[in-house]
Amino acid sequence: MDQNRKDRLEGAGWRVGNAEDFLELTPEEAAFVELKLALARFLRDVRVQQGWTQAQTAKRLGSSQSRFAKMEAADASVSVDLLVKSLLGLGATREQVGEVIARAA
Amino acid sequence: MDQNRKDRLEGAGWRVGNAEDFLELTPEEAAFVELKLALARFLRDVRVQQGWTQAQTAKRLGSSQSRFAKMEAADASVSVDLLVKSLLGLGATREQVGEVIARAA
DNA sequence: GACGACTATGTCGGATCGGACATATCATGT
DNA sequence: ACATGATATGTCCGATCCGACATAGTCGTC
Repeated sequence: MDQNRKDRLEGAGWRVGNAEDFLELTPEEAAFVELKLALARFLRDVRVQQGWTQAQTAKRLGSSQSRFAKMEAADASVSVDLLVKSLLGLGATREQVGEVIARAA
Repeated sequence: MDQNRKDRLEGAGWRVGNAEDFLELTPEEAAFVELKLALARFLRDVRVQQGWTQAQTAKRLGSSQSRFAKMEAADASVSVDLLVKSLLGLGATREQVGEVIARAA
């Protein structure tokens, strides 16, 4: 978010911060959701890169469009296991998965 | 395993290989179990490094000695979520977790 | 603004996971 | 050999997860 937008929102009575502040997560919990978000973003990138739809990709993985949408959204009902298995199933390497976890914003 | 031992075992009628060969896993499945094993080894390393017992560490994490033993053994009943949450709970960083996944043998 | 293709959200039943307990195995000291 | 502390293994049941379906929202094209 750029600083202007932040200022405008705060001027209007909003608090602007990250998930940790807003939901009052512990540092570990925050690190965990960031990790999940990083995997979810990578999953979307891989799919879009290939020019596939959610439905196509889900079928390929033996899953459903709705669940795949939840994966990309890092929904609370989606495990890291599922994200990692899906990424590996789409051809990502263990090295790539590790890098994404280690270096993602 | 060194080559001598491999030869001796194979001479005695054993097949020697990795989990992928033995259990006939697909490459993705093999990558996934390797990833889990890497996290499990790291978890043990972190604990031992601190000079803690499984029971102490489990209590710290709100878990039990038996489940923690299964974590270190990368038991099938243990999820990557649990391994990652435990590592973060013991003070490991997201970067370390990623590195372990990316670079482990 | 209706249609179609794609994505997002809510829910459910069956499957898997996790803490706990009991018990077994292993290591070390006496 | 026995005791003690630590780790490993098996099982149970409540909690969570996942595929599936239904349906709602979004976006572009006509």
